[in-house]
Amino acid sequence: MNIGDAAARSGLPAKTIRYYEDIGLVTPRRSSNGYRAFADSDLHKLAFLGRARALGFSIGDCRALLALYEDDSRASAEVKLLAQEHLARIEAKIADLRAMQETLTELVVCCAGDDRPDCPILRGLSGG
Amino acid sequence: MNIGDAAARSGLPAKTIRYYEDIGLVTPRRSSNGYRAFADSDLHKLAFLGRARALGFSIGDCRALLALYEDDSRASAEVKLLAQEHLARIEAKIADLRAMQETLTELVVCCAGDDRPDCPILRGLSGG
DNA sequence: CCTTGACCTTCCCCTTGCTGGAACCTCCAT
DNA sequence: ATGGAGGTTCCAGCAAGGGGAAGGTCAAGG
Repeated sequence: MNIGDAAARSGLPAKTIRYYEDIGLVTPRRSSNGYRAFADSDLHKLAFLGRARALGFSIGDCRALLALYEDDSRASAEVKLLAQEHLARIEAKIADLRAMQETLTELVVCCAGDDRPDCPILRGLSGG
Repeated sequence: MNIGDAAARSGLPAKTIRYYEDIGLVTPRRSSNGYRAFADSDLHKLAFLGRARALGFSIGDCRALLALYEDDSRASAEVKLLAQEHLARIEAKIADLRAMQETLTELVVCCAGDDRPDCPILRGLSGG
């Protein structure tokens, strides 16, 4: 299967798939014409990567998860630890964003939003 | 005032301040020895930028906000629109992260996390 | 007067995770 | 044979700076 079909079936852009090969996440065979030839196992990996990335795992995490996935003698504790650390990062990020949201909402509701120059948002940003 | 003091007073790293000058957000004068000489107005801008960045505004937004801040005849509606758009982006991001958090939490609570290889997290990622 | 150390300057490369484009090759249908 | 839709490589660039080298400057201490 060529890269276009692999892209369509995995849901990943062809560029992304080439990038993943570049950094060693997948290693499709090559046909005699130099085209990448994706086997089912490659497609499976790509789909795995797509789901892991969609859950926000970094490429480094994905590499580790893929290695664990392919290691039949892994301990699930290792996977769980990775996932828990990632979950903690997600929660921290949510907290940050919620703080921003709160502050920004306060400023926005105080702003008349008309054609006059007076603006509580700018006052807030300028340290008022 | 030299860049070190400007950094200490604005709370921004010196590197960041140089970068902001590079992209035209601040334009401190230069002393005869070539050192940047920050006036109070520069410091004020830096602090403004620090607060805007802390609220998650992009550099592009910051540039626009700074221009509005310095325009005495601005309409507050313009500022409010910018802020509301940013708020919407923040809320969308929170929603994304919460979706990830939910899925990931489900997987994590199902995983024994012991030394056995069976792992619902990996099963989930592999499309099970 | 000289040196030391802290500070400043510019410069360029590195990061994350791709994305776009140029130049070129290959395959299939007409 | 030719046109267009694939494929290939490599190069550049995005946000928003961070790290560190090579060198200039300044104030204090011996």
